[in-house]
Amino acid sequence: MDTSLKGTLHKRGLRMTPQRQLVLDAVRELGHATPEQVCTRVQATAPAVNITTVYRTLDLLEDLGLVRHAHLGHGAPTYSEHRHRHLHLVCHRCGGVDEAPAELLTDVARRTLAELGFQLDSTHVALSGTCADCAGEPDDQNDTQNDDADPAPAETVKGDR
Amino acid sequence: MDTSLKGTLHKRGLRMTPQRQLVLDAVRELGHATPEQVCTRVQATAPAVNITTVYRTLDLLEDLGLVRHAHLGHGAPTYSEHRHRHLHLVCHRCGGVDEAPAELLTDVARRTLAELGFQLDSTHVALSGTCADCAGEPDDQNDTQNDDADPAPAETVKGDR
DNA sequence: ATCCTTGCAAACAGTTTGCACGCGG
DNA sequence: CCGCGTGCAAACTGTTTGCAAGGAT
Repeated sequence: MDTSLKGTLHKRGLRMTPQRQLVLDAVRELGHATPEQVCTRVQATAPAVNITTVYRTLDLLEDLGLVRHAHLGHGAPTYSEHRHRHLHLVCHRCGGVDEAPAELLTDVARRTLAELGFQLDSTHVALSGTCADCAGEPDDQNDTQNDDADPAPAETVKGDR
Repeated sequence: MDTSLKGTLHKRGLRMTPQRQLVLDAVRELGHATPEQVCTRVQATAPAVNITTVYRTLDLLEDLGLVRHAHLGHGAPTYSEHRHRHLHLVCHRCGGVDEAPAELLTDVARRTLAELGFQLDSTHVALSGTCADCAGEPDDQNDTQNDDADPAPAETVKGDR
């Protein structure tokens, strides 16, 4: 069968366009990226592409099962390839993002299912807390502290390696 | 020592105002409430109170340790009394909110701490998944489905009892 | 009489919607 | 040549900031 983007689209009576390919490529290249970041990336090649199109295309690609999004904090969600399934741990002090295997929550998922019938999706929303670096530091009163996770752009990722 | 709101404020050189008492009362009465909901509630008594003041006051009360906020989905955070510490389980289909004891994540917290030095705050962000009711239903294509948690106002809470 | 607090307007981030044009099939 | 897909402008939700008037101590 056809696994190309074009083929996947055609099966649904949808059309192949340069924008769609560019958005998919951008998500793949960027790893975790907000719609805004994807847009910027796409615009490096095709400056005319509008952020609206990026939003619509990301939705579509998610529908097609090619990408997925996760919420890392209060800000914009981040999109990544569908296969990228980790647990995200966001530090509410520095905004840094750690990754951990999704299996960490397997037991919890089993329990919520058994006790409440709740089917946990462990990768969709990041867990919040304080990272190792920040836990050591004094109780910053006036520093560049960040109550909620405000993931500084992309690079702040710590785990992943 | 003085445990009244007034006393707590004075210790910090802050002033007691009707707005602050009203916001605190509203949070206590409403249980989980978004700033918008708190504002509406406060305005039932004092129509002139501005949403800006509600935001500022909620921040302040959180600082004082009187209330806390949690993120139940992509929308507005919900504020509750400080003592309210549950795990929140949000259904991304219907937006319903379940509550579970925070202890569910104790083991996970132990592991993230040991393995990554990450100090988990289990109650700050809701876990995402599919609730018992929605798991049973067919794969709604066009129904009132709700990809992300979009907690319908307050009452949709299921657990808690 | 200080100076903390407030209300209001404006700006801001993130996202969605309506609409007309134009290209893909 | 039909109608999906796009760009653009506008609206919208949630939140923050600047500023001047007003009230608490």
